[in-house]
Amino acid sequence: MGRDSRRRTKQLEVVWDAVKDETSHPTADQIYDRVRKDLPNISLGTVYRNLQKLVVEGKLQVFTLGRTQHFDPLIEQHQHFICQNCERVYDVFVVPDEGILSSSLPREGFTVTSHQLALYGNCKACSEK
Amino acid sequence: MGRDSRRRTKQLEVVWDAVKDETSHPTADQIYDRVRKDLPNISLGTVYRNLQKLVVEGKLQVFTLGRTQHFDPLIEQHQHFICQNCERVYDVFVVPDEGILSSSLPREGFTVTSHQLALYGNCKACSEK
DNA sequence: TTTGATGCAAATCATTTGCATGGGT
DNA sequence: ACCCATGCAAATGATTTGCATCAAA
Repeated sequence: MGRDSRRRTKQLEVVWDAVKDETSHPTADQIYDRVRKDLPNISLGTVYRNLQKLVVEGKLQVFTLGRTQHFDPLIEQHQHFICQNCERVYDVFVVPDEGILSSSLPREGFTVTSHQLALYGNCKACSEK
Repeated sequence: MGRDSRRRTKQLEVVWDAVKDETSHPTADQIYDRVRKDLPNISLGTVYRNLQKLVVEGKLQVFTLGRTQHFDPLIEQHQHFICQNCERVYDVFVVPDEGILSSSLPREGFTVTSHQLALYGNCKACSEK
């Protein structure tokens, strides 16, 4: 029971190659476009399934922006800065105040196990225009 | 030009009445269900349109959880604690460290104008079970 | 009367799923 | 040979939109 029978398929490999060094936080659709250059017959469903697999394996993080998922190979705890002008997402390394994350904050009886901080504003590229 | 011709309709009033004192962060669908008790013929589209209107007016805040919007009549700056067990959302008043929100943090040239912090964990009700 | 708001249905967008077939092991 | 993974298409869920009609002003 419970053995994790993982098959090494070409499509899983190609999906991973398409995101593993990516810092632009691509969506499933964007990854699909790239991956089709190598595997023209790959289906969008397979891309979704493999991305999901990579997330479960802990090789990828997902976060939702608006209604769309974005994938990030940076799995260390970090936050995101989202430019309200160009919609680009930047990784930010900030650890919110310990106090915020302690169990006492919301109310007694509540336990905080994780947190997510998003920063919104204007990025350098957009400010310079 | 540009005059804001707002009509006071029964459906807008009923939608507002259904959320104005709500602390449970209902979805459009949940609001639709409540509102139909007063106005059985109201359409889901109208509920969406009116919620949107209230958000634009600043009488309501929206935030997305998973793929679904939740509405909150608490418009003061605050954060949310989401119970990973029962999915309930609680309002939390925590101001993240000033340093985090300063413009210098992400990188030079970046300006932070707003932020959003979500806390995940187990709520009191679930912990006591 | 004017024209914004509504109800209804169809459209959209992102993602998931059922199923027959193909390919790792 | 097994049986997981794939491709394809249809299904799903949340939200939006087009349009004829209705009702505030």
